[in-house]
Amino acid sequence: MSEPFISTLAPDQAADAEPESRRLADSSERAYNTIRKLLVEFRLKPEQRINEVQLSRSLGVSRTPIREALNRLASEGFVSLTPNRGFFVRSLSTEGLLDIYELRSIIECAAFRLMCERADDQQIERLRDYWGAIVEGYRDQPPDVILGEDEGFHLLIAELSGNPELVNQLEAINARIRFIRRIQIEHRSHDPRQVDAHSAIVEAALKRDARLGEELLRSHIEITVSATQQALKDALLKVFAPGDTTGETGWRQKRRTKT
Amino acid sequence: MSEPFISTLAPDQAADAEPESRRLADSSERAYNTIRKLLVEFRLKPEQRINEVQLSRSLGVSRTPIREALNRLASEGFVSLTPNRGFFVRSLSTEGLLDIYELRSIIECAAFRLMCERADDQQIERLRDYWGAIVEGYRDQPPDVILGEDEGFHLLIAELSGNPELVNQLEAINARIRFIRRIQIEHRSHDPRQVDAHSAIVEAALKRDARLGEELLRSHIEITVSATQQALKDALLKVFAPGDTTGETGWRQKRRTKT
DNA sequence: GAACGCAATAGTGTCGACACTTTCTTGACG
DNA sequence: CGTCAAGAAAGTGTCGACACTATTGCGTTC
Repeated sequence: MSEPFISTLAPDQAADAEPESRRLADSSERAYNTIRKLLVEFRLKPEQRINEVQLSRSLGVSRTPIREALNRLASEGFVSLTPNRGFFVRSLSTEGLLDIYELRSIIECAAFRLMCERADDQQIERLRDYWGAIVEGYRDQPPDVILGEDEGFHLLIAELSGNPELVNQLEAINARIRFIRRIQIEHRSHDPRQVDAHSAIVEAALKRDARLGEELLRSHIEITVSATQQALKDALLKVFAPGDTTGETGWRQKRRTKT
Repeated sequence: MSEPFISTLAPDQAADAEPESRRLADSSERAYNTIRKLLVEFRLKPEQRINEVQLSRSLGVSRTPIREALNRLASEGFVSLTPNRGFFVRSLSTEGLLDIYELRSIIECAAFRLMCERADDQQIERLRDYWGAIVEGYRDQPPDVILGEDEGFHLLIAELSGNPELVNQLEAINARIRFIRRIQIEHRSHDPRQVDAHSAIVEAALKRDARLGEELLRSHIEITVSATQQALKDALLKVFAPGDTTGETGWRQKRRTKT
């Protein structure tokens, strides 16, 4: 029971390590980032119950900032909260993933269409330049950079739609699938066609061809989904080592709650 | 300064009043609901700074559940959090409103299309029956009922799309614009054509005519927007009484943050 | 008289403690 | 031997207090 459920995690290994001024002003923020990272890296596994006391010890802060962070993460869908029982890591099923990506596709296609209608030429050129500046060395970057640049590209389209709500939505979606995308990219199953896809999307934008652009985006995302599903399967198999009994963690598991 | 910034609000006027067992198990939840209500009713005004101590006194709980509630509300966009300065009521501009409705239109149109593709006949009939059961007395109901039935109609479409993410999104959007819609309905600027619009949408669904349905939905929502804008103007004028200096609360005010 | 700095006040961020609830353990009873 | 219940342990939800930060008001200096 006293087994350190997050392998080892020194009290101040987390976040950005300022000298050692024991400032206690942003424990909440740091807790949020750290816990989110734990979730993203599957060090907290789907359906696992989160123990606030252990977490607070691991991070070297009291339970208050831990709870604040968990509440935020709950609102964002990373964890769920059952009254009097605590926070649980949200289970992640393949179906759920498909649904999120479908939502993403909807948002992005709409953004593209609105961009074609509303953005002026100068703005469209910003999109072209953004992509032009990174397309060459794109595939050779480290995963985090690739991920950031890719998100940036799609976010720029959302911005050019002129509707900040779409940007918010896309950012929220990105946050939810970022760790999966990271896994995917790290597994190097990143398809070279995806680079061309971005270029083609830029082309469509320059021509203001909303219909074409939407179609490109849709298939672009669809390809991503299948690549991601494969990568995810591999990653999960690795995380839930065979024979690990805690491996039955709701992965495609039917819900058993019925209170 | 000691002026009771939320007019008067007896410590236990809030939420559902169980007998008087002083259970302290869900202060957080109750605080969330109460604060949200305060926001929805403009008793906490846009850009106003939220004083946790006063709030906690008003609600008769400590600051802990207040903060938990505010964190949730921050994640949902109702309030914003500036480190070391506290929570602020999110400003609400007309433009912002348009953006949200545009997002809603995007989500709903997509949901309708997917419903046409995926739902079986029996499910479509559920939609028809739902509307059929309420269409007659629709306009004569009290505002809350109208609002609930209208939301139910649109949510049902989202459900029939088969993508629970769309349902979540629509619920989140509804939560954000519910108070505005309430204002609108109470102002009785509810257009009789809107009833027919729902009927027409059902027709399109029965014919599985995605294109027509999307078009109907789009214009349905557009009409709602203009009606709502008018109602909102009236309501805000009433809330921010002329001469009230706190009335300059970011209503169409340019942002001045630049830290 | 205005700008500046300093002290006093108000308010947030975090903590440790405690009350209550759920879960686990143990032992009696069938 | 299994079932159930009562008590113990673990864990969450809330509180009041304190440390630190931002803001306000006041007096000083130019």
